[in-house]
Amino acid sequence: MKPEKIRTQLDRNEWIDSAIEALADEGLAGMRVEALAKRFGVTKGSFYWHFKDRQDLFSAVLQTWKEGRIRDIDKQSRAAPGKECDQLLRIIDTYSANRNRKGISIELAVRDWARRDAQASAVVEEVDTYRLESTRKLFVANGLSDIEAKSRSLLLYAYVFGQSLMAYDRYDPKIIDFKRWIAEYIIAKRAPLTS
Amino acid sequence: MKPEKIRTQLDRNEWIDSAIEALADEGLAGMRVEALAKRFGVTKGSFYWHFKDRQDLFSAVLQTWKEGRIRDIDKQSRAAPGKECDQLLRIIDTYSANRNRKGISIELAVRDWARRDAQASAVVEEVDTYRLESTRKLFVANGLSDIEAKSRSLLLYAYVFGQSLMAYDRYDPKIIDFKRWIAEYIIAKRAPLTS
DNA sequence: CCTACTCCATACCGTAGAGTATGGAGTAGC
DNA sequence: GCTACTCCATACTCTACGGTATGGAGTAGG
Repeated sequence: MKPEKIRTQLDRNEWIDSAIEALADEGLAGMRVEALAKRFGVTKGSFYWHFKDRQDLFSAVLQTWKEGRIRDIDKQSRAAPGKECDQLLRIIDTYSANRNRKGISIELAVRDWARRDAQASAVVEEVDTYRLESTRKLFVANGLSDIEAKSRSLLLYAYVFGQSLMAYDRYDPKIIDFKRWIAEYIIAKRAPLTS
Repeated sequence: MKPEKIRTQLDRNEWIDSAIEALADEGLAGMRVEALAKRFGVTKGSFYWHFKDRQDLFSAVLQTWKEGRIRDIDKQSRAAPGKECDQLLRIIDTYSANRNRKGISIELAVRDWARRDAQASAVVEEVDTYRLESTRKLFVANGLSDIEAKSRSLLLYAYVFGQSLMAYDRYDPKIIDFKRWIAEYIIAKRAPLTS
């Protein structure tokens, strides 16, 4: 019935996806109407058909990002009983890996955005709360007390985000070993302190 | 000889300081020539007397920031023997504290800047290397192995920077306790792992 | 066919901001 | 008191971008 269109009609979601690409590459300043239109080879006349204004796009981007994050978190938090450690390690690895560069770029761009925009800030807060709660449960299932589980959740996410905005390439070639050590240190059950 | 001038002549450093203020408040996009001029009640004619162009200001801002950071790190790393733990705790506290909001804002703005600018990236890399090396020595003086000292240094700074871009206010009112727990966990001498 | 609707192009306005050219007020040196 | 230098104002150009108004090509339905 519907033959594949050569020149696909654009819909809202394609604009949003493209905007998220631009956000990852150039930050908030990259989400310009005309710049996005150029990516599709159209003019902004198209944009203003699908969106009321630029703010409308911003809200849609934040909403789309939030929903995607929450889906990912839900997926990540499904751990087989007894396998919580593996799951936590996998989460750290996800945010540290090179294969997830784009996701991390978006993450950092949204967070920078959130520092000056209340709407973005609210979305980040939702996502962070959801993430912290998710890993908290994993730590609890792993036998930690509530306060310690919450603390470690905060440490885990602060570490992965912070690590992604540091420049440590020149620090030591064995960074990979340090990352491994840190991941295990954050997750490990440990004996009481000696001091 | 020199009576205090009512309308002080502007020099390069005042422009740079003001630009850093703008950078903290509005990010890279805040360092606009005319916007900065308005802060002083002058026009951009003055700016282009002191700077070749906008890029000239950017370079100067990065240089000034780098030198300031290195001075701070040198100051922080002077610990009385046996007091290394206190010094490490103080460092974490410095980056977590509300009284240092401005410094943290600059830190994050420069790091966001560094993601798209090679010059900024190089400066951040220098500063990070210097910081990591500084705390590494403190950990070594505290009796840790080299690999563990390097790992903990990375964890420490990644944590403080990451924590400053998360939104955890709604997570739990006892955040202060979690931060305390984390700081001690990062620094603490500990017994071997149980697992 | 005719109509109505969808999606985009074109042309336009207004504003912001980088950079330049030039002049002019003030000051220092001689 | 003349000159030269420093520092800034004014006025201009050029570009980029947000937003609007309008028309027009294509398509679906009757």
